[in-house]
Amino acid sequence: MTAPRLLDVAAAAGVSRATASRVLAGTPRNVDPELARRVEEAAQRLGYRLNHSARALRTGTTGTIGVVVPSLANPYFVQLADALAQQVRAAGGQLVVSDAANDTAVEAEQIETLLGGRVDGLLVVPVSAGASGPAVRAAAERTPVVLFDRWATGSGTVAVTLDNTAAMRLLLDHLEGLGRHRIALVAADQASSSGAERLAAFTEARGADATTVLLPSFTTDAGRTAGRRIAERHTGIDAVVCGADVLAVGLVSTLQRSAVPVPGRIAVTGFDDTEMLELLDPPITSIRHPLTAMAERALTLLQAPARERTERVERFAPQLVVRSSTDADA
Amino acid sequence: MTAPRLLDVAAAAGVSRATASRVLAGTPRNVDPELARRVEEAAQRLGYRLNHSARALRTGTTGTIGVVVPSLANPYFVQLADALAQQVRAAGGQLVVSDAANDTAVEAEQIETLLGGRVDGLLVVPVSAGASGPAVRAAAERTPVVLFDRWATGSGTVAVTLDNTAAMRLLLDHLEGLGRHRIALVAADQASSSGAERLAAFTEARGADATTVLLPSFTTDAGRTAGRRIAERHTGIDAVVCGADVLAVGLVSTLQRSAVPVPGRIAVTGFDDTEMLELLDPPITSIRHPLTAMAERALTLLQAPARERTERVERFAPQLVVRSSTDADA
DNA sequence: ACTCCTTGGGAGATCGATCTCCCACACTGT
DNA sequence: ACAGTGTGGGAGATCGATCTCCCAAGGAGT
Repeated sequence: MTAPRLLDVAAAAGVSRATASRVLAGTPRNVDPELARRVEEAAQRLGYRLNHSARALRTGTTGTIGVVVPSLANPYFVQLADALAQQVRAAGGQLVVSDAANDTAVEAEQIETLLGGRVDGLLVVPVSAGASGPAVRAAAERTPVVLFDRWATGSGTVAVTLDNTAAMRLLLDHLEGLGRHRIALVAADQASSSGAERLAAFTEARGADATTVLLPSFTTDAGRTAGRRIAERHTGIDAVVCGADVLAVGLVSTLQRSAVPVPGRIAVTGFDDTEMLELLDPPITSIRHPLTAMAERALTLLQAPARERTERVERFAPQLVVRSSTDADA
Repeated sequence: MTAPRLLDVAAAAGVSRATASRVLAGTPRNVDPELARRVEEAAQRLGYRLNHSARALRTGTTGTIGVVVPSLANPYFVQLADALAQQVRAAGGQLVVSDAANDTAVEAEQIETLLGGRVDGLLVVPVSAGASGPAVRAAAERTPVVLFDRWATGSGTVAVTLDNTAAMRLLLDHLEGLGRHRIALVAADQASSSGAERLAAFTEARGADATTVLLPSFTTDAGRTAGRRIAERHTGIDAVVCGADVLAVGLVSTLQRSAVPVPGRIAVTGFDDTEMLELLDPPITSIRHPLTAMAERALTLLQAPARERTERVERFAPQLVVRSSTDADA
């Protein structure tokens, strides 16, 4: 009742382990078609399954890529992980997803866990632009690592991200084109590179005295807080750019409860274009990341020689997705 | 520059591989404290990392548990995976999460992938009560498998689920206690055991001619459809029980848009108690699963001898969480 | 007909950690 | 002082698949 090994298959087919391996692993070596057929048949009949640990030990590769995301509670990161999984699977691999619970200590632990020869490469969406650096650098010295969607200083490796500055410009141009000029930013999580870049791009474009509401984290609840604050204090505002979709969701629902019509009095935009946005009322204008292209690039870099992963940031072009939350003034 | 092996650590510490292994793997065998110290020190200094494949090959265990969930797009399953991850990590293991994209074919493929000696055991939240059975049974013949949150017929293994009938009773008693008697059910995904059980429990309690709105899938969008249908056709209704939180979210927003006050005219309940419910307006009454206890039980069963995993369903008691969506009539 | 290739296929080494012996030494009790 | 007991530690086998040789058979060329 013990699981059949390659040896058993070879014996059943009347060939050596080497030949059986050549057939089943698809090594580029010619094998007599008749023997190949016998091996295939024997494997099928015995219900043979490759022992993954043995192959990994011998070949030194696992066919598995790991990714550590800040939090799966944020649907954007679920979408991101999904895009990566698609690409990895298309390449015949497997993706293992870990959640860092928005905590650099947990993040370091997760990276450490994945490192023990379990993965061929690691993708990290760093929790913090500063504090995540050391753990990533340590990992990058032992395994190929590529940062994704966010960067971290001192990481020692390349980052594949969105061009947040261009994205902010797209949003502001869109709003200004609609005649909205008193624009506020609701930003969160300045510790992350994406949070910081979006804030910086906004203040650079609109001036340092433009209205900003800063929040600790990318959550729906934070969005509600922002909504309350804007409804009460910032009554002159006619548009709000949110630094993340989850913020926009909370914001819009709170504004509406406070009898502030969206987009009637205030136009609202999100950031990340998560799927839930289409289902809201009103659907929210947002920025779409070219996740497929980014995933493809990240995986290419992961498999490239180490010298192509020098510490730097590659930025991908964002795309504006217009929905009714920024309809022209009613 | 090649990674240090146990052999290198042993040599550096001046002991044999066996002793180094005893120290680093923590085998319950006495080792001279001085030698142990030298091994620890050498491992530290060389930056030694255990080769996971080698250990897995030798010991036949990987320390990894896999879980296949229907869809991570549903926040409930994210929460569920998180609860499992906590338990697994507490036991010193690692959890690998796979997404079946609500498709039994993908599900079978994911199970197959995880099976190749990569995991010590498998947890499955089956997509379908009927169609998921064969793939699960095939897996269960090769590795310990426990179903979680849903069951599947012909799976050949045990399922750890919620007592959906008791849950439905809790909801109905609560609503009736508030004087709401014209109750409709919005149900989805009858292919899943949870969807089917909730519908069955409702019709049994309320009679076969009670109003039900059946939808194909557990998504927010489906909830919106239901909302539209209820606002238009079922005007006599004073309460709606939704078979899942994501349905309730869509339903409530649509009802409100149609000028049907919640809970003013219609009380609404969800099912699964996902975190987002607290953040909505109004917060939605729901059923909480004892996920921690369920996760603990599932993992215990996974490690138990096969004979304890005979095909059956273990049901855990639900808990009613009351929020303002079922406030007393205004 | 004889050598030289080409090509299929097998024997054995190998990946790195753990486990199973078994030995050496020290200590106890009579 | 000697057998008996216990404890620390090492040599070698082992897990299962792959890789590196190397050999044998058959075909081509002169």
